[in-house]
Amino acid sequence: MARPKEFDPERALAKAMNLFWRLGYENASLEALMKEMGIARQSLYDTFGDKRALFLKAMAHYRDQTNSQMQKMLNESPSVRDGFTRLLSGLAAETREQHERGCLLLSANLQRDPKDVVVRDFLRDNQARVEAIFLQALARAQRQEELSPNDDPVALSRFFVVTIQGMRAMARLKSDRKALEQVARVALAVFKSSNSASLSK
Amino acid sequence: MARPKEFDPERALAKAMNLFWRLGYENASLEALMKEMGIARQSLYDTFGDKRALFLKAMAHYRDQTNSQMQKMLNESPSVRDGFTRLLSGLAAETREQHERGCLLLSANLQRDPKDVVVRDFLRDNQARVEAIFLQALARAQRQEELSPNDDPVALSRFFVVTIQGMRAMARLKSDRKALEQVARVALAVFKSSNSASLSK
DNA sequence: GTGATTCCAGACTATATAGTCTAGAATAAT
DNA sequence: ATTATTCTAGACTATATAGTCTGGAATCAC
Repeated sequence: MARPKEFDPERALAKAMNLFWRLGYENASLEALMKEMGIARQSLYDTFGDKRALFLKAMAHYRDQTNSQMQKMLNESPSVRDGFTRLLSGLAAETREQHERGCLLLSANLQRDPKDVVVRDFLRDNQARVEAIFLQALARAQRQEELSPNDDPVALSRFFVVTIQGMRAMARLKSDRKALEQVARVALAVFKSSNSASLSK
Repeated sequence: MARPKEFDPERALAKAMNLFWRLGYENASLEALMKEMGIARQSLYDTFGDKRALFLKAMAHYRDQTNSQMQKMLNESPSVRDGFTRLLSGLAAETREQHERGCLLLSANLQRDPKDVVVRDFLRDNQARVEAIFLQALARAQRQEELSPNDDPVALSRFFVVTIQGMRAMARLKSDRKALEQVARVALAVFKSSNSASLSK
């Protein structure tokens, strides 16, 4: 009956995601997207809708990819501390290109029009998801006595969200592994001093 | 001889800075800038050059303003820990509007075209300045025995730069004072446990 | 082959907006 | 009053780019 789709929408979306990741929403022109995705205008609009819809799909793709990766990394580590170490040191050890492109969702947060509640709500939801992933791991850490009962796992999960975003911002500006590793080491000290975030209330 | 300037360029620049701060570079149209600054197109171009030049001047203004404020805050506090507490808790306690606009320079970092080395270098220079301000305070903290000799003041200064940027990103997404305060408390724990960032080498 | 669909290439439209230019009024010194 | 300058208002230009539309070739089922 009809000619079947020739390109794989999944692969094309991944390509689009990569371009948005490197350039940001504004700087990724349709021209560039078409070229990167290897498809023509028509196919792009037919398959993904307009540029904004494509961007939202790319964000969702990015979220699923990175969150399941983080979750896996934390679950695989018997010691939760090691899991977070791998996370933060892994970030520090990335290439200059990786540091430069940063985090798609952090960029989206700071590039978005303040009035854009769709993107805002997407990102809020994602932050909640990431906090939940961290919280799960940190609760386990507490059970395993890697944290003291005085530590607040919710506070710590938020702390790590903040730390990672800050490190991403720093890495984007200057790919300095040593500096990033220093920051990671300070942050990871929450695991050792058994009374980190409690007393001062 | 001639008609003197009627508007105060300093005040106009401050107004422009505020608009860029709230909206970002792209979303601050010339139309909106003219209105906010209370001057006409011609005067704007005559006085500040093009939009980009105005933005760079606004960034410099912002930097000078915020950095001297931070320095003052840290110098005024006998206890360095209190200084950083005021800094971080002050950030957490800002209004929703303030949280939403975030930090002009963090936004500039994540909004900029990756190829834009002028903005990049400006921001790198600023980060070095902020680190220096923090370092000065942290070195004093070490002399005053608020930190252990094992702590690395350089690492800690970078840690605080990262923490503040991460908190700014988080606050922009959702103005949640409690969450921000939790993060601040965790971060400030570097001052108490006298062996924070050292052992793991 | 026919028909339905999807592909590509590229023309075309619409829109936003940065930047320039023009005209004329206001303000000061001489 | 004259002159030089700065102001406002707004027309105008140039440019980039998102999105639509057209034509024709390729690919499948029948």
